[in-house]
Amino acid sequence: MKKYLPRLKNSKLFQGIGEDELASMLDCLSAVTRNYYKGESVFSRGERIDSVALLLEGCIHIQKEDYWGNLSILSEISEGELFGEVYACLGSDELLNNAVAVKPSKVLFLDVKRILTMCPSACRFHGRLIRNLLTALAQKNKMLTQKLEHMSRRTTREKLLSYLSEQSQRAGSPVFDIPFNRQQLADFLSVDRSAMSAELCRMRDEGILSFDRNHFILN
Amino acid sequence: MKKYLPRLKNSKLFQGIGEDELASMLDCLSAVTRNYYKGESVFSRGERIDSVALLLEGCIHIQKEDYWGNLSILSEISEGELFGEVYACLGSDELLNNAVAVKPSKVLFLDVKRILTMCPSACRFHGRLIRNLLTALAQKNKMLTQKLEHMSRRTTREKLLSYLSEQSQRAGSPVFDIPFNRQQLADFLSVDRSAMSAELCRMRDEGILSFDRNHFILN
DNA sequence: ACCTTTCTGTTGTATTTGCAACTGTTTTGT
DNA sequence: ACAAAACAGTTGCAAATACAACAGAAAGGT
Repeated sequence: MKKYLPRLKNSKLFQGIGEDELASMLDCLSAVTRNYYKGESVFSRGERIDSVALLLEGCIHIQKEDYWGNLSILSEISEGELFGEVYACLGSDELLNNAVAVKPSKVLFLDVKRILTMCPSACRFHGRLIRNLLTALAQKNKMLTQKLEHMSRRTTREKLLSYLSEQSQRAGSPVFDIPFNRQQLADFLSVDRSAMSAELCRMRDEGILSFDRNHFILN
Repeated sequence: MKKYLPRLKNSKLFQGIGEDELASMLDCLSAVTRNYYKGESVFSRGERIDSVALLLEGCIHIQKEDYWGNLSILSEISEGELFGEVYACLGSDELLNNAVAVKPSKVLFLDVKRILTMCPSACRFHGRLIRNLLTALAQKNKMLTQKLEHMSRRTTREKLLSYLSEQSQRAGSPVFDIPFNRQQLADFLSVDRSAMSAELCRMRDEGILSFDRNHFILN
């Protein structure tokens, strides 16, 4: 666990909290870690949870499969990010999505009740922790709003441009990598993979963008 | 303001806080109210805000218009609900959507810094307030996830069924009213109004549902 | 009561999409 | 180094959608 203290210190949840404080906090929050194989579920639809999860290593997809096996990817969780915090905060609500490791992953779990319940002594930074959680929720909220913006476009081309523009803006450069392969991107944007692939090539031929695998350049 | 105390007491933000406490809190949070005409903007895209808004009376749509004037409705805010809390919590981020009164409305504004910053004396319930804000954010987060579920459906019919099922479940009955007219529902689901109208009638003819204006019955 | 505006449903057409099947390339595991 | 699996791109076709233009019904204002 010690190994991850520097990374934890820079996570959104523990931002502004010293490394020494952090170690004692982890006890206080009854922190446990667990490893997951590629393809293994961290959380499953219908479950109720009382811990927030912090991804120490690996990559998690928040996703769902419908009746006919069609996969829909809600979001990608990368190292240092939180997930499950919504349902941990809501307590009694059932999860609507699965959280699946797409790489071998290591996850830290923190009891949300202990985050929300003030411990009178020890944790000087408890208030900070709660505000960090609040900010993390607000940021995820904004991210979902942006995703809705992509999804509300009518055509595959518009969805792609909306998504790629955001990625470019986030990278602060017209050159950037995306965290999805074609099938995953299609599942993320809820479009047909082959039609999307064709659309990407059409845009490339029109000079709107260029790409190689996950690497994109917007013109 | 006194007039709204009972309603405030039952809002998500002030849940669990006594009416007497509430009155003193409102001072502490530098609460102000303002009235809006139908069609007037409460918040506008690109703005930065530092107050959360609580709708005392009326109805607000969180929406956006694109380049070509196509309207997209992100969500509907009804009486007692919060809005703007995401951007108030994020502080430096610009709003991505407009908040527009679709009826004459009365809005209460509360300085978010005062919510987040512990006041040492007076407000015994301050911790409760912060946890309420956290819960409100988590609930909105879940709502956005559900909307993404509707939007990720491929066909207009599936989007409608996904949305109507949720509304039915929320109402706890196969008989329910929706808060949108046809054009608004189309703008909410990002589909063509006339095609959606046709689809609704087809579903009615197939016996899947019946409706009259905003009133729906699922079979 | 009347006129105007808003709302809902209908139809036809061009465009776009999803789907399925297939090819060639890259990556992975042994 | 090789075989198998995963990945990306291509094409044809049936189905669904957006768009536009229109008609009737309901609601609102004077």
